[in-house]
Amino acid sequence: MTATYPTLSTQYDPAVTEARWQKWWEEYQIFKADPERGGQPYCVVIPPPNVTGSLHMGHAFESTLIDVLVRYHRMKGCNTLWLPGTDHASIAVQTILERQLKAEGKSRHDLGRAEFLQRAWQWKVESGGTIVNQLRRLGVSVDWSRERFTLDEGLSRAVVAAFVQLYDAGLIYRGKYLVNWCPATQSAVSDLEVENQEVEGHLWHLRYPLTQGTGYVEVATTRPETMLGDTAVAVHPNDTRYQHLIGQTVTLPILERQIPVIGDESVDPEFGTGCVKVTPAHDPNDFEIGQRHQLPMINILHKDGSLNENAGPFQGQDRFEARGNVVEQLKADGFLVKVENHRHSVPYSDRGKVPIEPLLSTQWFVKIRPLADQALGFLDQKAAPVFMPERWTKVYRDWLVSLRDWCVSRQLWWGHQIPAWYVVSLTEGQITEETPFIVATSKAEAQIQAEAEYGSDLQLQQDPDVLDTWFSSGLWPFSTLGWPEQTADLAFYYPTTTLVTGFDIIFFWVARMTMMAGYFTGQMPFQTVYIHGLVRDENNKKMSKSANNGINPLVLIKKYGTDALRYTLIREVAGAGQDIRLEYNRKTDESASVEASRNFANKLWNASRFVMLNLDGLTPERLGKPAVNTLELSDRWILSRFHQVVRQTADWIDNYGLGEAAKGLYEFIWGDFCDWYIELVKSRLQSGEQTSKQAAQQTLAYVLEGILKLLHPFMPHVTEEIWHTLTQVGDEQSLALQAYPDSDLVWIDPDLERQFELLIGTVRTIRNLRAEAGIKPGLKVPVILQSERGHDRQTLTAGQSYIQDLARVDSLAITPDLADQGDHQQTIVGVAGTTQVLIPLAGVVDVDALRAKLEKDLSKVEAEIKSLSGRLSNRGFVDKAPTEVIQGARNALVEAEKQAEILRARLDQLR
RNA sequence: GGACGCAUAGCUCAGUUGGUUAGAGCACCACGUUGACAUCGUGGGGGUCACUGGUUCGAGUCCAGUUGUGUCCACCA
Repeated sequence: MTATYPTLSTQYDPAVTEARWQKWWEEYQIFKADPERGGQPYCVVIPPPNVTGSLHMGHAFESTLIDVLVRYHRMKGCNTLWLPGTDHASIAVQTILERQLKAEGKSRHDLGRAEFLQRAWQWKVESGGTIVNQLRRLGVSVDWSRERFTLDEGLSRAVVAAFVQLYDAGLIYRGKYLVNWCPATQSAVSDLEVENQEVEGHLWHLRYPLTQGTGYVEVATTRPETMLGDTAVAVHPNDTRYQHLIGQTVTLPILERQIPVIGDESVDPEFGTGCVKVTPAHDPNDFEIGQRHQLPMINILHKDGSLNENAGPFQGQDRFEARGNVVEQLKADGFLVKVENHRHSVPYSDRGKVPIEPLLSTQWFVKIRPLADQALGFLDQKAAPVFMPERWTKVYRDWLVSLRDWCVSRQLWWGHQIPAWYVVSLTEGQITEETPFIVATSKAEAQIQAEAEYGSDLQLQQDPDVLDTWFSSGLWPFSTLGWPEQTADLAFYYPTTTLVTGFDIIFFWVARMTMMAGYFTGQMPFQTVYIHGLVRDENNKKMSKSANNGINPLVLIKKYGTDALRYTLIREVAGAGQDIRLEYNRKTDESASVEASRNFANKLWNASRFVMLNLDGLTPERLGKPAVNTLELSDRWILSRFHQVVRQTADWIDNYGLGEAAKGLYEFIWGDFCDWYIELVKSRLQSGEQTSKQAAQQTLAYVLEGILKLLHPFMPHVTEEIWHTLTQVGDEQSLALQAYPDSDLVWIDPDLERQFELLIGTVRTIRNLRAEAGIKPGLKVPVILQSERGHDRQTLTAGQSYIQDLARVDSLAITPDLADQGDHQQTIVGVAGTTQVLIPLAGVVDVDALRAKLEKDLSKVEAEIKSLSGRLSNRGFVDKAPTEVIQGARNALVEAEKQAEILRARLDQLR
């Protein structure tokens, strides 16, 4: 009869395999979650990537981290949901579309809102698939049936509901305040969307004459054009130089406006002249001074950054053009004292890449203190959420403490339109600051409320602005699960378990989610926040679009496979939260570290091939679990190691030590399993008697299947492929849904492992001696092992065949002393533990080389003896150290002294 | 100005609460194709753990300071 042997090709081809399993997982809905199934929930929501984006290394890294956690918990038996989706990225999308329009010679206003949005949606449909399909290529185990988009119907309902509730509770207000204005996008942005850049600028010293008398005050500014909006000059109230001027007025040059000199504590008398010009409409500090002193606020700017009618002769000029002209004018009029070079930071718009302008305008704000204080309450009283690593707690906390009101309105079209309706028929069809408005969940609702208040025949118009994208992102952990409806998903999977994200987004996203969730759901949206580091490029630089130093994950996936890339990223992650560096050669698109991971996948592949070729076509199930009574030393050893690794891997993952878990598996699989165990069982498989062979087969099959399970969260494709071949289960089952191995403590035998260390050490010593003596690898040699310890001799005898197989030894003698072994003059000698290893080889030994080697070994051992005996003769050590440490040192000393004795004896013989 | 990281082999990094002679991968050197794997095997060389001081019987590990380096936050006109 001919059995159909499961076979694998000689080399692992990731491309075909990975594509196949990705498709298969999705088709068979392996990752579809079901709240009805009950059990322990484990839920993660994806940090939604920008719908306009394409996959970068940060996505690959973050998705892999999440996928490892999710796959691990799924196998651990949790009822697991990883919910995918994308974010509408208001400003980014709108910028791209407007650029397209500009190329066609149009603006969004030419199209009108409806047509613009239609175009935006069309564009979203076309490009929104890109990022999602690229995520698929990472092998992420998400539930695609639950995919969400921040602008889809359900989430939009959640946004409106949230807005209305906050408004009704007095936590959202509309008002005229100084906001960060981006002249490029012509929209307000939040404080977070402003980044400060160091710029080489100037400090202009200006002279403002006193209205009364002949004196003047000197002020300095980095932005001379704002003097057109000055409404005061401030000095410190205790500054004796200027105290007497408080209450007087100065005459503003050019515009010749009389403005008061005021006293305000915020002025630093030490800086500059101690006099500050105050422009309340164009500087955040001045705004506050202006409020304290009821100063007029004069806005001199249009929304596009050009100067308006309040700028007198400079009206219509761009802000930077006006700066030069104002300076020229001041100089001509004799008001310019001097100009100094001055390095200072300028606020830039994160998106628009131009300096932002503090500008007075009417916007919607979230009153943040009550929300932030509630989140702080969770943190301080319930230690929720837990940050991993813990140090980020402080960053998060400090941020919440100092948080100010959040400007949420954006003068854009792509986004959630603000659910506020103005009764424009009361203000001549226009929306003005005085127009009454109704905040409601729909226009119909607003109409009813408006008519109740203002009578019938009203005309309503919705606020044209949209909400900050992060407003909807802040609801993500519960809006995606169905909120505000009480869905089964929400009831079961919320709050989510872990949020995995980068530190750069703690403020943008994490804090907003905790504030929103605290308010709307009364609990924190996740138990743990796992903060990872950045993936840096080969030069340790942050990858960025502007530096054009991104490493495309898809290029590496194509070259080495998804599993290899995933494994590399995880393996590097070791110190949780640390940035990782990815080796990369830009000329060849090669990465040494990803290649190493590819080699690891290939190693597993080939080890599995070997195992399967030697199972006589049987599956692990048919073979049965290893039966204790038939097992040999090596079988029990690898099983002990395996169960140790099961426990160790689970412990690491439970503590977010994914890198350590990955490295531990690498060492076990490549080292213990491939290098030692497989080599040890080869002879039994080829010519062993039936019981011995079967025990080896059972152990090989059992451990291999266990390895596949342990490694699956890290390398899901190659393990799924091998597992199907190994188990022959067909399409009804997936490795992804198998139970994670349990660590069975009865198998763990430290004493046995120590014995095995002696065998391994002996093999290594023989190999080393052979190499030193230049003995041909193919040549079998006789070996004598001498040990006074009966226990060690027993171990060596038990492992006799292992030593013979792995060190290519023909006759092996194990003896308590060398007296009966004849003449040993012509031998090479080494030590393993306290066992003396001799290879008698007449005539071929280079005596000088041998002596040098022995002397080197001896000096090492002597150094150790010195250190150990020094420690043991130290009273402090013997009195205070734990007994097992002392015993360990004593044992080590005995062994070292024995080794030294052997080495000295051999050296004597060589003289 | 405030806060937080990091500094260990040529390179990239491990080193859990202090405890034998500080480890791995890559790179390097030598040898090797015995049917799992040359995307491999065996062996080897390579480190004053940034510096200074302290605590301790004992410090890569804890404390203080110094230097270098990176990041975040704030920002005085």
